[in-house]
Amino acid sequence: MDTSVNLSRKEQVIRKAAELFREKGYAASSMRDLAQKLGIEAASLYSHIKSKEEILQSLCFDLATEFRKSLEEVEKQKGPASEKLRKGIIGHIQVMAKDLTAAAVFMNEHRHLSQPYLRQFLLLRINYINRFKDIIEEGIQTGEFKENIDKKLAVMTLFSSLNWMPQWYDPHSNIVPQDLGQQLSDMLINGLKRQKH
Amino acid sequence: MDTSVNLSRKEQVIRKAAELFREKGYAASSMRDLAQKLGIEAASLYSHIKSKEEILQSLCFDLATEFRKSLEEVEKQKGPASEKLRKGIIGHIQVMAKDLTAAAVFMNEHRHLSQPYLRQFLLLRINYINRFKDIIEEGIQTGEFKENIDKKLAVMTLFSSLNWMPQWYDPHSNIVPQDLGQQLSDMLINGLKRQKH
DNA sequence: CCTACCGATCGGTAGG
DNA sequence: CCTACCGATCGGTAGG
Repeated sequence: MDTSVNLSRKEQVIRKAAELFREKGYAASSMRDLAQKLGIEAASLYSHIKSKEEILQSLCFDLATEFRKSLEEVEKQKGPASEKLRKGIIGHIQVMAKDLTAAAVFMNEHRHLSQPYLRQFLLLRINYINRFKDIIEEGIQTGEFKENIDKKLAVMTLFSSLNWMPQWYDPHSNIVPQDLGQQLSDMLINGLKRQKH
Repeated sequence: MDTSVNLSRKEQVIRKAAELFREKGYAASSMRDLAQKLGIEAASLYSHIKSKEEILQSLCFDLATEFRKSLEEVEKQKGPASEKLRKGIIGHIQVMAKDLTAAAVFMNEHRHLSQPYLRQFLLLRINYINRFKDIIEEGIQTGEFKENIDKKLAVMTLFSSLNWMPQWYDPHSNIVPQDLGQQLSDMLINGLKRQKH
């Protein structure tokens, strides 16, 4: 009844907050700033949300859930590790691209979560990363990937690239998320160097 | 007379501030927090520094200068583009590794600079990135690199990986910055995939 | 969703 | 480097 097109007032508050947190950072964003963006008084925000941090929590955990779901789809599939890795990368990028603002907040502001939320968030993240590490490990086992690569470095490089995307990706550019994921995968898997022939 | 071993009080203040800014973020760090870390009263900080932002300014611009100097050394040298790229990457990592705390602040907190400092900082950064882009361009021209790579994507991936390093690199690990740079270069240039033979 | 307001904390200054 | 203090702003509540 009340989805995507017709955002509830609470969802509107959260979306505007995401924009604000992205621009100024969570700590530097005041509830008065947020209220102004919505055209209401600061005190009125509290009829929709319990606290400033509640907004951050829903932004971070909602996206974490989407990332997890995307990866689970990929893990179900058969096929070579390089293909799984490619699909995992594309999935991750698609989730981010659906809401780049939320993705930027997820990335840069999660550390302002208080306990126990912060702990819980970091556990979800390490789990997600480890599942990508497993895919790389699988590729090494099957001989698709070099046996001497540093798995930790590989996976950190991958996530650095992925997570930095909200900072430079232009959603109005002509490159679509899926192609971006394809190209990024190709670069990580095959490298910059021209292949011998 | 008064270098590295014997930090001036001002340098001590800036170092402690860097630790604090890294942990909590610039906006969430109060001058009272900083004073406490130094064992003095908040008001006393102002005999050493002019303002909170002055600290951020010196952290950001000092490191920017070191990055620029490192890249200039590399640009002077002859040799294939892949070699220049490798040396540029190692240089960048070495600069960061010399002070990971400052590097993390440089990366994550520069946006809290006020104008005109922010503008100036961003200009330095875009210039630095473009010079890496030129090296990649050179590699494409000479046929070392694939002709169909997306230069912007390549350079963004590179800097994502580089700049995210302060978040996960453990200075007590047995891998030295130079080796890390070597491995990262190899991964970007040659990719994860096992080479045919 | 508003008015009116709270105690806490902020960056910074005066004057020593 | 300290005491004493400033005006501004913070997240949030009471009561309608």
